[in-house]
Amino acid sequence: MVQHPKPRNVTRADVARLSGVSTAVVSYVLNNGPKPVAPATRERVLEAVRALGYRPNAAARALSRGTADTIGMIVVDSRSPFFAQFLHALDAASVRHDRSMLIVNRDRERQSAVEQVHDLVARQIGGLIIADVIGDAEQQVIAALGIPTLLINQYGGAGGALGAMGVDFRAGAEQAVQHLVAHGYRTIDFVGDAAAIDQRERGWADALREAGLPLGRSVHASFSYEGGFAAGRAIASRATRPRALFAASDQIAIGLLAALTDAELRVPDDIAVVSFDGIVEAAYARPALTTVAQPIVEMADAAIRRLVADDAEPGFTTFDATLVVRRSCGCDDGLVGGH
Amino acid sequence: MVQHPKPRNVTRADVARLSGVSTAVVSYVLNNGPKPVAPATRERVLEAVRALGYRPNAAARALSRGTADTIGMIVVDSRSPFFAQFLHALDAASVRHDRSMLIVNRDRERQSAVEQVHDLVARQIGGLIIADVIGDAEQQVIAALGIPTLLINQYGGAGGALGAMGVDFRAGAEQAVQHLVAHGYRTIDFVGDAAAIDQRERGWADALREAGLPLGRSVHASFSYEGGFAAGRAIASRATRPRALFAASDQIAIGLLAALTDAELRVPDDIAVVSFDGIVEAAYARPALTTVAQPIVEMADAAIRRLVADDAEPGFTTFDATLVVRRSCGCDDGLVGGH
DNA sequence: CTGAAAGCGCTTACAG
DNA sequence: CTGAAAGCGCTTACAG
Repeated sequence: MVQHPKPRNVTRADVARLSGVSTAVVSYVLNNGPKPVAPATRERVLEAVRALGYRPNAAARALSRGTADTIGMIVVDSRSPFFAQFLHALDAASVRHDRSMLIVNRDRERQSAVEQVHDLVARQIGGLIIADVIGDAEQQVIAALGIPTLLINQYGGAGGALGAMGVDFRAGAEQAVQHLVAHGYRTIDFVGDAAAIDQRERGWADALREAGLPLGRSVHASFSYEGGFAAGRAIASRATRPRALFAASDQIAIGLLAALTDAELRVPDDIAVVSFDGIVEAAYARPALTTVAQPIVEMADAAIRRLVADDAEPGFTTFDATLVVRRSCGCDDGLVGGH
Repeated sequence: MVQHPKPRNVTRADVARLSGVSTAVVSYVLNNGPKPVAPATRERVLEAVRALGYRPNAAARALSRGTADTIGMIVVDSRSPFFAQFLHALDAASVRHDRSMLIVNRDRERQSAVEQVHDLVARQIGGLIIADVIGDAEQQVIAALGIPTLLINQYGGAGGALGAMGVDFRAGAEQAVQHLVAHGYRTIDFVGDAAAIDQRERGWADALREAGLPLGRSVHASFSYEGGFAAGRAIASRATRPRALFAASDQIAIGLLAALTDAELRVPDDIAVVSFDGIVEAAYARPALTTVAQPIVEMADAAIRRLVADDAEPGFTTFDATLVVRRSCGCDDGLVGGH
């Protein structure tokens, strides 16, 4: 234990004293309300604030208001590049609205999602973002807490008791597979988490059906480099291999690339790959990944804006995903292949 | 504005009432002190807590105590894989100590580091981690705030007014370059942020000198994929190229790999590469990167432990970096090359 | 436009 | 071992 000579904090009372007003008036000027303040008084207060280097105590404010300037977030895995990039965008957006993000990773071993939400609520968060798949029953419970909540990347789309937003996974996947089909590939497998709720698998299947192609194989892979790598090894060791692969995430695709390269299979010449997400890493893989990019910054902005405005009604808000064409599909850089 | 039927929160008073004790006693059992409580009373209180689903209001507690169960953190860029992985480890460690992390990105455009620290302090953080380079003057100011603070990855080592911890960058770099030297490479360039304070550059130079080799070129690159990519293009276009490269980060090395591959230079055959950090991505690059790995989880654990114990004295705590040998240096997988 | 005062939900010194 | 009460630093209804 070290002795920290913690300087006594300057409080609203100090500011009030120095500027010769009551603490209420100090609040009115700092919060721009709820009462008007005479311009001259206002100036005096602001002057005192500057002179004293006063900063409002966030805990006191939160206690008094019943809510803090903090947006809580539960994320599946903050290490994953997609979420790391999304979290960064959320931080940037929240700063613009004078909020900060309190981020916790989903901790499956220790607690239920609802438990974790409760922990966050106990911290007086003013809004909540959940980047994980949450069942209907849990959504009910969370909605009953009465705090503005938004689900991100809930594969399934609308339906639950909570507001949700994200890209149209099905349409995005369809777009990716159509591009592969346009290249002339006729055997296209899916690599991704084999959760029935993942609309990317459905989009893949739909695109194949529409093109009159046989359904390819669906290869299970967890959402990680390791998952993609394992899937890649499995595919490489097969007697007959597909001509192309649609991967549910760029991270999976990068693992795939490593495994295929190790097996001396060339991408895109032997096996073409298109993936999903549009993380920065996709551009630096070799071959560079053609991918369906999610509008990360735009989604983060919208999420914060809605939470701040307390506008998080149930229903799904869709964002457009855009196909970014690079080389892994067989196109040349910058040359958008036909489709 | 939506009408949220916010249920009235159950408070300590409710628990006290139900269990027939005062609110003070409820506090004593919930906090295990500072006063002892009779076992039977204790049980009754706990029972009431369960029955009511009571959760302490963190803002009230923070206001009363003067400090919250929150550890603030300022990070250069939470998107970068190294920090994303470090942040994740910090989150895991903080959960074990019943803390949570309040992470903000360093915002150079809007505020000084000291400003950002003040914002965090206003939120009653109980500890602070700064993952950025902070000058001596700023360190003084921050130290005067009296909140336990730890600097992470401050290249320079000891000296400032704040406690610091990290890997020995100089020794780690030396190790990397010695490995390259052991491979027989005689022209070895450095690729990294050309900050004079970065001890990795010094370690590189030291290793070359000790080996009696001429000093290679020092190629400037920002800590990003893009930085490494640009450096790689520059190197590829030179008339005479080095036989090997030591990159200051894995992220830079991955950018480098992309550029060298585009230029049809083979790694390690034409140019060998060893980098620094040990991020997950290094294992999935092709060729897989030989890298000097920082003990991310261990450092994160230690940081949280020290902050919680209020043991963040000035001085630099060094962690060991370990060379992870893969293929980009010219070794075969799993075969540790001689040195 | 300004102020006195109650209240938010905890913690903890003080008294018993 | 237990309780009554002051205090942490804000916000805001109420009164002027």
